[in-house]
Amino acid sequence: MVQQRLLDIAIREFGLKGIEGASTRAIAAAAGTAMSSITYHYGGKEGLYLAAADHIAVQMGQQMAHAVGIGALPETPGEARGIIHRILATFAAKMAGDATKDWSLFIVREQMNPTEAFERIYGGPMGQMMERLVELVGIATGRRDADAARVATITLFGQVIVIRASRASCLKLLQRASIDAEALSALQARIAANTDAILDRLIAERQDFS
Amino acid sequence: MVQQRLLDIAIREFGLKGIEGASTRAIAAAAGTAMSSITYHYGGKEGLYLAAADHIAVQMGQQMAHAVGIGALPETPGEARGIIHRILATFAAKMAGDATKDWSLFIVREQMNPTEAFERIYGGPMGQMMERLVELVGIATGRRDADAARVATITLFGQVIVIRASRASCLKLLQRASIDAEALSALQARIAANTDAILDRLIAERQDFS
DNA sequence: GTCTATACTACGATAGAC
DNA sequence: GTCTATCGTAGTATAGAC
Repeated sequence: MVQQRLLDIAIREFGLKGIEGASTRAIAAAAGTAMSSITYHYGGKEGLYLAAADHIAVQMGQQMAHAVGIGALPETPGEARGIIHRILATFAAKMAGDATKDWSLFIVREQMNPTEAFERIYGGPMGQMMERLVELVGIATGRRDADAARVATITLFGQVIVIRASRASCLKLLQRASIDAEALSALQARIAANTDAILDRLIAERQDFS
Repeated sequence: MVQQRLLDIAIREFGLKGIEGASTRAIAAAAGTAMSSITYHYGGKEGLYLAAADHIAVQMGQQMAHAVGIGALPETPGEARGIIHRILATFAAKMAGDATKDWSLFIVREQMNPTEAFERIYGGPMGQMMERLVELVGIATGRRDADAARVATITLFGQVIVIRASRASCLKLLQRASIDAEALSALQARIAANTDAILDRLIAERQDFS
């Protein structure tokens, strides 16, 4: 389908060059269609940009839905911890793989310089995942202090997105040419162990206060 | 100085739009000079791009030099741990502040899509900081296993760069409009506690093997 | 060193053929 | 729904005045 190709290429081009820097002509040519079809389908460059953001949100939702879970929240700290591990391991695998490469730069640009497109992405599966993590951290650590869970969630998340946002540095540190299965396993194991250590520390901090 | 303004604006524009998407005309106009002065000073667009990368490397080196330290490596695990804390806290403050905003997107783009410019940045202060962290983690945990220290360094680093690379998500999670002093303190405290927990876990893992 | 002038290519938007 | 044609603007590079 033409529209599918158009969106995939738009995500890549907008990610690389931003909404101003990208060229609708180049996007249309790469998709094998005329530039005016962008006007027809999306009303223009800005419409295509927002449609690309929506497309990212849909893909992310599909890929993370199973790991994040949609049912009720777990009741025991152990269950919550297990789901945290599952979300982070799944997300790490996505960050390591090639499938998320194109939309990562798109999202990072929006993270640093948010437009309406960020609301569309965060308002969907991304925000759900983040808020879910906050709740799970709260349950896993028995904390009623939501702010502490929010700060901790940021650092847990950081351990995973560094795989993508600092890809070249990671490869230098790992002395590899790509994040292969072995490197991914090592990272996932480290993230899991770190997460346990951090959650245990949060529980210990809670007991210090009481 | 004209060249200084030119480089600062080039970093911002190249960061936002990439080398292809950015316009030398717009960069020159914003710097208050003619476009042909870019040709004169840097030979063209590509030369300006590489000069911008070098400029980032110089700035980063200046800002991180004191925290990273230049002397001999510490000999005790406790000293090493203290320096790790100092580096991460300083880097977190830089990531939270506005001064690093412009070159962050430039670097992230290079991280995801490296060119010669990445070698110039990583070959300088950035690589030094990362390799230094690896050595410090090794000393702090008493590990002779360098690969484990490298993987751990990536996750430690991720806790800090998330402040910049996922800025908008962090603000959503913290329910704030900006990373103010209070939020930065909370993040630094969390990162420090997490780092201690992670290093302790690495020490415990080492003892499991012996 | 910094400027203007110019040559040539590419940009987004739009109108209209089919 | 997809195409071509065209308009006005903006892109890089380069030559040359001062």
